[in-house]
Amino acid sequence: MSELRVKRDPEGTRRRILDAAVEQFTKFGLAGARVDAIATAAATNERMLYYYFVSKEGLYVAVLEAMYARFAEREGSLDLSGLQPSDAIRNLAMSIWAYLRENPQWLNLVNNENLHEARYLERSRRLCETISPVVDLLRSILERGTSEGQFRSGVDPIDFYVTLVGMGYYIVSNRFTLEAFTGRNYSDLCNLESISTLHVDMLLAYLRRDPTA
Amino acid sequence: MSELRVKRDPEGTRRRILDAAVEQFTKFGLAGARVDAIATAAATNERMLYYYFVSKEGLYVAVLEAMYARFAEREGSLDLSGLQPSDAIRNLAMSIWAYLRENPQWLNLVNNENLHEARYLERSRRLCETISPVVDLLRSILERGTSEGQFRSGVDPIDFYVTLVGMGYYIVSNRFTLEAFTGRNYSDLCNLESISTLHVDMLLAYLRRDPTA
Amino acid sequence: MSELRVKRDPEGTRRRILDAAVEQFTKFGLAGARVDAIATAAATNERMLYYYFVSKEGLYVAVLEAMYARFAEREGSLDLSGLQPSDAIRNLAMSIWAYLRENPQWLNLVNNENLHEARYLERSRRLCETISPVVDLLRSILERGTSEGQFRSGVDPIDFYVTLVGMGYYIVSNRFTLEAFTGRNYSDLCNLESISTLHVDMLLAYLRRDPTA
Amino acid sequence: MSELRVKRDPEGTRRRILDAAVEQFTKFGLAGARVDAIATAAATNERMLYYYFVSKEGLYVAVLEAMYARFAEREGSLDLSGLQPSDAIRNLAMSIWAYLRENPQWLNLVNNENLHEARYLERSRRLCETISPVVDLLRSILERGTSEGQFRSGVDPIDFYVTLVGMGYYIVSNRFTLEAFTGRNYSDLCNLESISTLHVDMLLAYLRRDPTA
DNA sequence: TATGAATGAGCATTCATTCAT
DNA sequence: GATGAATGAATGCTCATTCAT
Repeated sequence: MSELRVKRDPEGTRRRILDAAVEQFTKFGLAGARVDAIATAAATNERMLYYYFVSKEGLYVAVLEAMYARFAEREGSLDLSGLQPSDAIRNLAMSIWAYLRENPQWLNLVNNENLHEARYLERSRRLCETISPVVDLLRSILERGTSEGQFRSGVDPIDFYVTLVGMGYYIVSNRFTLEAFTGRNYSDLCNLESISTLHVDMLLAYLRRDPTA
Repeated sequence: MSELRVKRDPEGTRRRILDAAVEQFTKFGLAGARVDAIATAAATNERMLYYYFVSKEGLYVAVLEAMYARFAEREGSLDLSGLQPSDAIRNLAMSIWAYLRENPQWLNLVNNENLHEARYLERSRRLCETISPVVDLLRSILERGTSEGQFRSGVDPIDFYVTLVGMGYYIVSNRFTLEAFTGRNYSDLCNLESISTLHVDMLLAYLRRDPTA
Repeated sequence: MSELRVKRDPEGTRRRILDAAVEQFTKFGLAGARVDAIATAAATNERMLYYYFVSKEGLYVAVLEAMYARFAEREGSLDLSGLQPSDAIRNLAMSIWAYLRENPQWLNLVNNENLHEARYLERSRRLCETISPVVDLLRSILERGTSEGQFRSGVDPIDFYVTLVGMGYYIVSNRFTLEAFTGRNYSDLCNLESISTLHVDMLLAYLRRDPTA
Repeated sequence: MSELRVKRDPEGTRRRILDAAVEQFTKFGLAGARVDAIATAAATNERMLYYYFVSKEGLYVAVLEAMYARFAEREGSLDLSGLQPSDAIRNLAMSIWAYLRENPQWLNLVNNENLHEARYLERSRRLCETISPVVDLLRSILERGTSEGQFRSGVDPIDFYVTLVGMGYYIVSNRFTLEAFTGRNYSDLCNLESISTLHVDMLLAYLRRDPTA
């Protein structure tokens, strides 16, 4: 009764399911994604999905974790030492914005999480350390800028970080409605460049303002 | 034998369905909302929903239109004449942000639209004039500021508007994930005030920068 | 409170509903026809349909009666006196077959009735006198043919009539499946002519056979 | 603890669904048949129907195929060699007519197909070879009859076949309306025998006519 | 006579999930 | 580890019909 060609590839099956799930959840959200579409796209059957991830929601949390892990990895690899503080700010901003632009599906997932009031995020406690290294990095840049007399003092690094990320987030996440209302496509490189310049100038104008006041 | 609830009330039925739909679509998105939950919440039956709005998608578009109409109405009623340009900017920003803060469900709807690549928004042509009056208002403030020597010249009003809205949008729309990652609750008044101050200062620092350069 | 232009046309409304119903019932059958499609096609509303015909089934019976009435009218107007018996047979057959060919929807209705085991037909007792005049006509032709020595004797007029009608009925009613299986389109004039010739020859060969046997 | 009904029985489940579908579709037509009635009659649930047949229409096509297959099988098993040409014709006719009489639901299905203008039949390419063997058989009988000097020459086998089938088809398919109008029940054996005799005599009278002309 | 509004039961179909092998 | 078969509760939507004016 032995089969000659039994395809047993547990790692591969698991990863194929996860990849397919990322695609479907980011495209259609938690409610819109279909279990059987994920299984088909992963070239396996629905049963395996339950075998590895227990439930649709379990798979969704796994997707969330995978996405945040990728994001953290990228942010963690930033090296801004040796740059002027203002250049460091510019580079940090440009790097984060580029990531957002290159991973728009990621933002769909985050929006979906906010729709659910971060219910699933809370289940996965190991995500929450993700952000701190970048904020720490930003804090040290701000401190360096202040001590070198270039930046104003008293800037809250978290608020500043949130503002910086939000600038990039908004124009990527809302690119479709923005185009519908403004007629301007913020995926176009030239529109992107000019608004990014505006954003960087704004961040630095704020930081630099102190000495002249 | 008098009935408390009027049996024949087309206007009322239509509005009750629309109100219930706003609630459900903003809570669960297009895919997540349930037709029968909407009908129950509207104290009518599913059939009437189709009678007035043809399909679930038709109802969704009607919700979209209603929400944008409310937003436009609010923005259109702003009177900033007689204010100093910088105060006008501050008031405009505060007013828009307050609206976003007070209508977080509205942002869920917009996010949902972006998930669908604004497919449904495009169906409703009458939405797209919504934005222009506010941009026109902003443009005139910027021009006044420039001609009075307070603001730098050459600021693109659309990019500036998008940036301004985005600042308020991001912290409302992403308040749950932000709390999960930064530990800071941007619905709290004191956190809100300090980041709003940061944002206004940033906008004005950018506009004012010219003369000192 | 008087309206200036109230369109009151009871006869017209009734007839428009009936016409629309003939179209829908013959096209889709009793189960397949839609009440609202009938109302729309009749340029009135569903309520009027119930006002005039009580129910969908009532309307169906009315359609049935109207169709049989038209059929009877046509058959009743045949004048075959003065023709040779064999020519009379030929003319009778050709005339009936032509009617079937020109009113294929009529056959759909009859098939539908047989699907329902003539349940609705039975409700309408006044239909059943329809057939007898034609059978009487046929009987007299057969008798004349026999007495003139051209036709065999002992031919049952009902069986003969059923056979004659069936020849035309089958190729019209089954024209679609016949084309699918035989590749031959019995709506084409030339195919129609040759099989009609076959049928007439067959009918007459049978009648004529006696004297030579 | 032993179960009487086997829980896992793909072949059986599929066949039970198909059998139930034959019953429902032949009774009520495509539009009139109910999916949940089919599932109940098959002692399974609606989901399995979609599992095996994709859609209601898919199941309808499967029923169509099954019915035509049975018909073809029966016709294919006829052995008329060794019979006189006229006896062969008689046997062929009687056999086909008997099949139609014994499977009146089959005719409902065919009528339904004609109502739909054979739309579903066309989807199933493998049905269309069904007819040819019988026509070939008939052609050889006709040729044998001609070469033996018993039958006239130049008889088109397809037209002859269509006529022969139509004779039996019409009185079975229209038995209810025929009874309503003629008062004669063509399911009764004695009525059936006399009209069948008429039909066979007619077919043979036509074929035999030549030598006397 | 005419019509827009309202209804509840039923429709085909799909869902996430579990069972048995 | 892997898979085809099975399930019941829902899902969006349509049906013929009736109410109120």
